[in-house]
Amino acid sequence: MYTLAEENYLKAILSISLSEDGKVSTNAISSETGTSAASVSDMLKKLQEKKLIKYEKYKGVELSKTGEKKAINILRKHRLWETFLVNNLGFNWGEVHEVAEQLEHIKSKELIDRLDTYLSCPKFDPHGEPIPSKNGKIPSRNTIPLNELQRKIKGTVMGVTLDQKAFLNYLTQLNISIGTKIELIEKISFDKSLTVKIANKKLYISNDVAKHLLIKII
Amino acid sequence: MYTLAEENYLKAILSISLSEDGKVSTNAISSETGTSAASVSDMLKKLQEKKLIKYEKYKGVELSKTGEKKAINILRKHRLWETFLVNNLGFNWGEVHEVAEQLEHIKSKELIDRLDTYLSCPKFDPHGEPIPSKNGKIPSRNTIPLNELQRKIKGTVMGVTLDQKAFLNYLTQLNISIGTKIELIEKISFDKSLTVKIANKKLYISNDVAKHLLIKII
DNA sequence: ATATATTTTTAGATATGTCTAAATTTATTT
DNA sequence: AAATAAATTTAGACATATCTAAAAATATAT
Repeated sequence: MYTLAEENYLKAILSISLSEDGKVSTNAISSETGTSAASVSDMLKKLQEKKLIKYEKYKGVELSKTGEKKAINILRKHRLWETFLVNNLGFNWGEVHEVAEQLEHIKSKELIDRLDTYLSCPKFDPHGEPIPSKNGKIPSRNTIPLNELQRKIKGTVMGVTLDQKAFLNYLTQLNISIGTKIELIEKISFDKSLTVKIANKKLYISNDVAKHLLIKII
Repeated sequence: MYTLAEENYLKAILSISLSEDGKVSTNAISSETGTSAASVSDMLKKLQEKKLIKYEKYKGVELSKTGEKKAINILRKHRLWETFLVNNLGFNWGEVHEVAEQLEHIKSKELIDRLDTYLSCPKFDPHGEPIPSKNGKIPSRNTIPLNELQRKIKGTVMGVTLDQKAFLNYLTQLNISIGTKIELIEKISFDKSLTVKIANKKLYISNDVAKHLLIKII
């Protein structure tokens, strides 16, 4: 059985691994978890002893098979709970992250599989993020970030890659959600901002927003 | 915000208070929580400082208004989650306790009220235990334990007062569940065991089982 | 390639929650 | 009412997970 802290470190390492390649640095984990680099260093030693990570001093870290399995399982739990919170309890997508951060640590062989069944084995969560399957496979999406879309191309919003209240609430304000149709009108090279068309209205979108919006080309 | 340990102590103190009157002793808490009396003593000091209990050294303890409110809220969460696990996820009533012990500590203003609504505001959990309302009221049942029933009196099983796997599974084996009609045939004074009639079949029930079965007289 | 900056680790402290063993207080018995 | 038993508290230790400050290793720049 793993402690809460251990699970959170594994999750952080997985999360960083998924967005950049190569080994994960102590500092990266430190900022992901909001703990000091010293604490991270301590914990890495413990995780190493438990064979959850492959770690060499000063050389960064990667998950072991066991560690990855465990981390993916936490991600699965997180996303299934988010789905439950939004689809069944009527939360809106910006409110669920904190609660799911707690629910993902509930330990029960049965619970999560029953929840999965109850939700009809969803492949994607309310943010469009893929939900790992029971055996640890992560479904792929065939999407690209909005900022990589080309001019005059039309697509559908399939997901977001940032789970922050301020961001999600801003999207709600812009009337953007999963399934929204979007066309890229213009890219400003100076600040990488975009002009897009949504429901026949022109809309300005900054690069910071665009890079976290996943689009499937129609 | 309260820690997991604090919440568990409050819950234990409430649980003991509900089944016996007067102040709660250190030893009673010790056996309820499975921690040493020394640890209990330590924790009582902390809970006292936080004004969650009224405590005088060597004199036992009772919950303060704040402490009781908090403890009842945990009980509410526990029983709502048990209801969800049984009614929606299809767990059987002997399996849910451990999972609910974890879920009861999830912190969210919104979550439990939404869950309550989702479950249609149930008044009793799958074991027949009353679920405290949002404002902390505990519904009453008008029931008596089976061992206090009189000869030839008929009643309906409304609940159980022991949340232990072995007990609940044994009830399942005896075909006893919430709603089962039961008639008391005979009381053996020597060992306080009972003979009852269920679905026109005679059945032997020990005092240990009978005292945890809540009956409403028809 | 040497100096400087950055990153990472170690050392030492702190808070929480637990334990056992010993001391103290309260309750019970004779 | 004194002796004994039981319950409770204190003292001292330990594990986990964190921190800051200092040391060590690695990376970067001149």
